[in-house]
Amino acid sequence: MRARTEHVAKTGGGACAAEISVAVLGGAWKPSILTLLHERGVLRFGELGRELGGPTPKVLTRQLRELEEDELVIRTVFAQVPPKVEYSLSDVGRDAMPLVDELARWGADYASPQRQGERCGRTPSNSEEK
Amino acid sequence: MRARTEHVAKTGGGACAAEISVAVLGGAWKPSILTLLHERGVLRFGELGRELGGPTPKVLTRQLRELEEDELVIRTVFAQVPPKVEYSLSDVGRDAMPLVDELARWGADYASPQRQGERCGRTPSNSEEK
DNA sequence: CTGTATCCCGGCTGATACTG
DNA sequence: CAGTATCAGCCGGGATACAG
Repeated sequence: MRARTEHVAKTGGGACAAEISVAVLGGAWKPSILTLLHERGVLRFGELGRELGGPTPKVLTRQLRELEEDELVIRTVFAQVPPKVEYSLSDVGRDAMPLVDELARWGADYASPQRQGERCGRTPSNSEEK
Repeated sequence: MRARTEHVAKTGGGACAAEISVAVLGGAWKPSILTLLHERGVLRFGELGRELGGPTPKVLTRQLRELEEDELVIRTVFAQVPPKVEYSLSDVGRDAMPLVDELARWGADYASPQRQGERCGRTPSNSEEK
């Protein structure tokens, strides 16, 4: 478990267990990364960057490293040239997907009434509930 | 909707709708505040501070203001002396509670195997699922 | 009682450039 | 291809002190 996650888990700010989840899933691109990996299975660093369409390598690296430390994603390095690194969901990561999905659902639902927030495409199935 | 929330909703980082939820619920004491209000119904500023046992007035004020801006809590000011301000959940806030609860559930579940994370008491019912 | 005003710190995010 | 290095800005969170 990553330092920050553990910190939250202990001191926890006001420390409801919910804050642990937020600490783990709360990174800038993390929900998107997880969703993407969930849909596509296995992706390489470059693919992730392209699909997400935005994050600089540094940021993407960090998010992935944190997700790896928190054991949601698995990083596989192939010792070859050119370099090849694959990312995929771990069991814990797969376990988190329903939660991520609900976060997306609620977030879309929350934002849509007032602002026709365009789902970033990454929001998978679903469409309209309620 | 609060500026930051809207920012996330639009630009959204990698902007999955899930990030909107995180933006709204992700504050330091917010899950605890929401849970507390959900359990107790209506609470005053001082009560919240005491129950949460930690946040400085400034921080607590900020969290509450943000939750108010995001329309999850309702702030009622009584024009009298001494001052009296009551906080309660809005419909949107109540709507968010199942999600908060799942966040807490997953967070506890995530943390417990490796570390017998003491729930901060604020995690309500539940026990074990799965 | 319910906040505000300052000051501070650390972390997150991003841009740009460079490397094995 | 898959990162790392450096620099920078912004924001969140906390401590302390003060105010209506």
